[in-house]
Parts: sequence; C-alpha cells; structure tokens
Amino acid sequence: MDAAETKRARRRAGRTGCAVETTLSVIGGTWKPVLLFHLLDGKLRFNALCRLTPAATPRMITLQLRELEADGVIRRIVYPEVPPKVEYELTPLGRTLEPVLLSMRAWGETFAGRAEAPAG
Amino acid sequence: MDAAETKRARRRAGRTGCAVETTLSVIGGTWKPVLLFHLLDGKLRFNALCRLTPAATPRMITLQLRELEADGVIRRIVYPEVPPKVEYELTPLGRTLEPVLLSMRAWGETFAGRAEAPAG
DNA sequence: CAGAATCCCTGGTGATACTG
DNA sequence: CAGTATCACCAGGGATTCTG
Repeated sequence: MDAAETKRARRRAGRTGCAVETTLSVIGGTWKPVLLFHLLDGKLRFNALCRLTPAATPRMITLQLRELEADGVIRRIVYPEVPPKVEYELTPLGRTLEPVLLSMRAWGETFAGRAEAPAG
Repeated sequence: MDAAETKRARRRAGRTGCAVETTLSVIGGTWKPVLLFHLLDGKLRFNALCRLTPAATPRMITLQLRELEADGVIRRIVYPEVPPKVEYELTPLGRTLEPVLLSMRAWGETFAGRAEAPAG
C-alpha cells in the first residue's frame, strides 16, 4: 500500500511547521491510536487485538499494524510454531507515545462523562 | 454530511470500553487536531486557519470545523460586517483538549528530531 | 491462528464555479 | 472574506475466500 505511505510521507515532509502533523503521520490512522493504546499493557497476539478492537476488521488491523511497524513504533514477533503465533509489542520509540495515548484516554473518559450526564 | 456523523456517533456509542475511541470520535478527523492545535493560541479567522493548514483545502477545513462545532469543542463567531468576518475559538470543553494536543506536538518534535538525525 | 488475495462499493476529498 | 454547491475520481475499507 504505497498510496497511503506516499500520503503519510508527503504529510511528514510537507508539514508547515506544525509538529502535530508529524505525529498524525504516524498515529493518524483510523485505528492506530487504539491499537497502540492496547499495546501499552504489553505484548498482544493478533487475535487479542482483534477482540479488543471489534469495530475494525482483521484486514484493517493487519494493514494498520504494518504501517505502525514501518514507522518503527511497534515490533512484530513471529513464533515459528504450529499453529502460528504472532505477537506485537511497542518499540522503545512506540513507548514514547504513552503520554499521548494516556491523555487521549483521559480526555475520552471525561468527555463520555459529560456526554452521558450533560444536565448533571 | 450525516454519513460521517453517523459513523462518529456509532463509534462513540459502540466503543468497547476504550476511551481512546471516544476521543477519536471527536478529534479523529484528518485535520481536526491540527486545527484545534492552532486555535490553542486564541481566536483565528477562517483564512488564518487555511494559511496555517495549507495542505488542507478550504472545503475540508470548513467541514472539519463544522464537525468540531457540532461536538462542542469550538465556537463559531460571525461578525455581521462587510466584508464578512468569522472567527473560531475553542470552547471551555475544547480547551480541555490542550494536554492531548500539546503531547501530540511534543511527540512530533521528538520524532522529527529522530527521523532527521537517525545516525546522530 | 494469522494473514494474503480478491472483488466491490461507499464516501471522502479535490477542483471548480458561484454567492452574500 | 467566508463560505456553499456540484461534479468527478479513486483510494479506503468491508466481506469473503483461501492458505501455511
């Protein structure tokens, strides 16, 4: 998928001084923040990620994981076993995203609270 | 564009316990984090936002601003003047996104540093 | 189990032209 | 200036099937 890759590359290169765009070029995918967030807890198997992100299809999860891997924020560990076993984990670089992901979660929790109890 | 709205609503409702998805339902748009980030500095006119986000077309900026407004994170101020003048500013709720946006910028700066000087 | 390959279609996005 | 309306394109993503 070099279309998306080109897009992300252009974005990274063509940023106009806004570092936020740089971050988005890495975690800007539809499901990337969610996947990364789940990986904060440690290694996860492909199926586990699918179960944790039921709104995304396995196909999409695969694609997004590949891009994250290409950007060096996650690592793919293949165990040469039968049945196949693959785990994903954050790289040290990926772990530096923790503040971003945690602040996103924190805000989501607050917002959900406000949205569900607007009159409260 | 209620297709996107439906999508976001579903996402907000159908989250599986991950607050990150809730946050994404609000700032998940392609240019939303960038627009919000620029608004951290204060009110901005439409044209100013366009200039600060040249990679996005005015059309897209309009659409994303509308969604942000619908989600209550920004406010649209119309001055009944000629020529027209419209300003956008963060609502109090929108301002609570500041930690998220700042951490995104911070990470982008670090990543850019690593990417441009990988051998350093 | 983990993922590749294929088909197909929706809708996100750009470009252009117009308006108050 | 700050949009809106319309057309057109094609890439993103879903569903299904197949494999090692």
